[in-house]
Amino acid sequence: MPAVVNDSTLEVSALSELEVESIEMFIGFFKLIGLQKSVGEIYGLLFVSPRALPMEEIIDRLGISLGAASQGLKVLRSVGAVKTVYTPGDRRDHYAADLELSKFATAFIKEELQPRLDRALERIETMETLASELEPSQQAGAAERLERLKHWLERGEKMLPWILKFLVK
Amino acid sequence: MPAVVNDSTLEVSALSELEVESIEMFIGFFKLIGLQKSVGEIYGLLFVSPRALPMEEIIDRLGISLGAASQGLKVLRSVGAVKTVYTPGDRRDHYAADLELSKFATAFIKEELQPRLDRALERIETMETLASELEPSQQAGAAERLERLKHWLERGEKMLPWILKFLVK
DNA sequence: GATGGTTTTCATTTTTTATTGAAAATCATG
DNA sequence: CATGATTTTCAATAAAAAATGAAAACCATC
Repeated sequence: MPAVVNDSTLEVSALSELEVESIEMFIGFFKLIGLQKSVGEIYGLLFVSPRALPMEEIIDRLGISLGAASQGLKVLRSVGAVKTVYTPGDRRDHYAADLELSKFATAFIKEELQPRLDRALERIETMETLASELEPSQQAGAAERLERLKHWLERGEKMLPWILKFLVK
Repeated sequence: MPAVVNDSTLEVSALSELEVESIEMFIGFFKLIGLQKSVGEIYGLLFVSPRALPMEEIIDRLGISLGAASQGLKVLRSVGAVKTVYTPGDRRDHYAADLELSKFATAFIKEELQPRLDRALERIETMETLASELEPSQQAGAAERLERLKHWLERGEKMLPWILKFLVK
């Protein structure tokens, strides 16, 4: 019989109610902008943590895998939602939530919405050419639809900078 | 050898380039707001169609199943993106795209974003209570984070009506 | 520059989500 | 009001997305 208990069986403190609320909330928001559950979990935990946490602790407390934690933190760093904090006497990185919430919305708009609008406007150019090759009786209708779509997309594009400004202020 | 060819082998016209462009574009947009591929396909096809199409034709041209077509049309009708058109001499419903594009954004905001913001603000109430039960040294930090989050969410909520107005105008 | 703690990567597995199509329900028409 | 065409539903299946964890890479320290 072993006299020494293996480290991996060390008790890990369960999530507090506060942490669970935070995690659930951010899972919901993040899913909305296309980020997976594990990313929301990590940010939710860090958001209410009074200190920066090393990856190992994030893994243990959330019960997620090494890979999910590493990748989740990578995503969060890439949008500036999490930053690493230097901790004297510890080789590990420690991660803290950046509280500038607007970064999520900003990242979503710049990385998802804006490119898709741009791409759609390109497609409309193509479609306008294709529509002009339809039989004459159908050209007018197609042109009108494309015009409406283009108008609406351009309106959306004009709105984005305004939204960004409002969010960041 | 059968003298008569079975109906199910009837030639179905392939999608035109114009249709493909439209379909790809709407698949992209719809995915962004959480709607599945088949819904985007149906709307993309109807958007460039000069006439209303019966479900059977949608199924044949897109090569999707009966169930996907029925469910997709249901979703599109529920957000007002597609309407049924009466066609004399045909028992089948015929479906046409509603060209009021703002309906998608409106539906997304009202059905996804707004409820999630409301729910988040409720959660913050709960979290504020839970934070007040933390050990005193941690209360101030937690309170500040929650305050920031609340402030930001309220700002977002105030923005939504403005966005809606701008989109619908 | 070797060691070993830490992090990243990525092929595999699991989970989640979307699609299918047969059966049930609906519904206009004779 | 019975028939058969049309549409909806939903359990089963397929496809897509996310999570896992072992191996590779990295990197501070001795």
